[in-house]
Amino acid sequence: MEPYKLFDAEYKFTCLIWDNEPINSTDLVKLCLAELGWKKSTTYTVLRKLCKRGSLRNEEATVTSIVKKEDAQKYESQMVVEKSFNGSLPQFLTAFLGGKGISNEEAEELKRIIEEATKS
Amino acid sequence: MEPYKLFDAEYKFTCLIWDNEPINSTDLVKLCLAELGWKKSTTYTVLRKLCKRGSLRNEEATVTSIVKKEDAQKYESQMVVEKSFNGSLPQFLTAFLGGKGISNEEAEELKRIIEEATKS
DNA sequence: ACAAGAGGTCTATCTCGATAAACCAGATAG
DNA sequence: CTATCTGGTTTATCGAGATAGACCTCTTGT
Repeated sequence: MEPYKLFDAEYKFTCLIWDNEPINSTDLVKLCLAELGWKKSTTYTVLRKLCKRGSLRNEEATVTSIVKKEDAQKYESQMVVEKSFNGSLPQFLTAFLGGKGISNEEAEELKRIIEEATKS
Repeated sequence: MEPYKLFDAEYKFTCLIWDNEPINSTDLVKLCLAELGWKKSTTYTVLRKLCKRGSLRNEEATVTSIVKKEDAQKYESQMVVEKSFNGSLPQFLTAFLGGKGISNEEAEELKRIIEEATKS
């Protein structure tokens, strides 16, 4: 399976790691209990799976990410555009904005992002 | 469950309906066999589920959609932005474009869509 | 010496999405 | 009048994501 692909629970889990890495595995267990209500074995089960998939690494009880947040998000965004919008970003944007408006500030920000991607 | 939410198989199925409605249910069975390789019972099972959910309607063997494509796409786009991008469209756009560029034409189109949403 | 904690694995359960086989009632063509 | 077609329903299987209980080994503080 693609190391970029993260299911719902996996994504929440990996977010905690991105925000705290490098993190000791026992600390991660505590963090997951606090933030997600997970038992120890759940944390280790998911951790092991994601390590096998190549998304994370756990070496000498230190957990770090191989796949970075930007990569996972990029993958996720492209997947949804592909699957539900024919691969068309304009179609996505149209659907997202559908009807409701946005502020001038946000519009400026969006246009800046587009400019940035155009001049390459 | 939300009538807007469509799982993968359901989405493909509903796409056929959007493209062909109103459609006779027996014809839909044939269409699903041809396009998705589904058996008759599969088609009826999914159809019934989506009718119960309020996404589709099947009256006197005529199938029509209640939820329209734009609505489903809007829901889908907002879900992904919410769940994976903190509800931030700029964050989504940044991730999607991440690194690679876009053509001038596409950039213009995107900016036009943004303009459209701004002036309301 | 021994209890407790760190760091894990193995196996299992539950739910649910995807798919289908089997069956059924009413209309209709030959 | 009976074989076929239309228009379904009921029930089941299978895989996978989400979650966890039980157990295990090694180290360390008392």
